[in-house]
Amino acid sequence: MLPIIAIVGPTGVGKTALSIGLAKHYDAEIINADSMQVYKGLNVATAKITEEEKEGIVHHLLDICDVHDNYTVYHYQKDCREKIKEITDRGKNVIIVGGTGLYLKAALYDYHFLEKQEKKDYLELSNLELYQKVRQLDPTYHEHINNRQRLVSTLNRLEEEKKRSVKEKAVAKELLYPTYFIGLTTNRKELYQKIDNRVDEMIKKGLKEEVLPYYQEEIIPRPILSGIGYKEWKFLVLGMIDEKNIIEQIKKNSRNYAKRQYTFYNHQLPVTWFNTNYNDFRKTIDEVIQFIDNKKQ
RNA sequence: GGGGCUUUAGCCAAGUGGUAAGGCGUGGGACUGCAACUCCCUGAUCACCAGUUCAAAUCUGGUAGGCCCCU
Repeated sequence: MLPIIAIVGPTGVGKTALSIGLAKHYDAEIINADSMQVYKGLNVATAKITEEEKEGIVHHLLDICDVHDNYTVYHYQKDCREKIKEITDRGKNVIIVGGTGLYLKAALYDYHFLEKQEKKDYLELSNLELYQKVRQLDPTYHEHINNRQRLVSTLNRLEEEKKRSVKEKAVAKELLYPTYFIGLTTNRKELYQKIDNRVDEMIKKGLKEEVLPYYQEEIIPRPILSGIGYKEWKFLVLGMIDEKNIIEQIKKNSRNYAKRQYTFYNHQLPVTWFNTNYNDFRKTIDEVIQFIDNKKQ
């Protein structure tokens, strides 16, 4: 049995194709690690793999919840670990693919979340007050004052830990599963070109039609308001901007996202990078296989 | 051929004598319950040359590019 193969890389490099190539070669099943692809109904902008593209490989954690559900890292960690066990028990290898670095890290490292944590919004506190409270509970904590979202969630966590007198520090250092982190990359210019083209493709595949109905709903689902390719249409609905601008926005947001992904992978995970060969992708797959086989012995 | 306007960072752009706002983009970074999230950091000898002045992006003259009008 192989260690887990985790495939990472920015949006649009070809992670999906690599995962299929490797799954076939190593008799593996694939677990999704993309925070948006877990939702049913979000297919076009998430570039979700189609039945045909799966080529018979078993996929997990795709379409497992509704856009109205509140699905988070916490749930993903549980689900993913469960799937890993299931697959290994069946005697198959595990490949995890996806762009959400945090999901991967939470599943594979010793991240501990508390059960049923209550969530206060602390609306009555200013950012500075939030910061001070957090520092009181953990003098080493470092976060910029403007990052209210993080401060609130950190304070919630620390309060909860205090209540339950949790001693251990929340630092994930230990990898719980033997894993090869395979990064797929290409030069920035080419990647951006790919991303731009892919967005144009999405439009042709009916992105607009997929998104707009969600904007008719009373309460617009969270993934729609935060996912790239979905959130940008808000301004069209409000009549503030035309479709051409929306598309530009989606492209730009995708490029920025790709950049953030690199930062995360490079600093948070021990990734070995491989260049994508767009002319002959088979070569890229073989290169990765060779790397894995080399490590095996 | 004559006249007027204009030239500030990759783009838009403020600044009319005291040593360059801002926005966008770009690049870099942070990251334990919204992570496709949220947040932080990031740049210029002001077209060029000469002059006036203690001091010029700012005034004067010339050169070059752009726009417009007249013949």
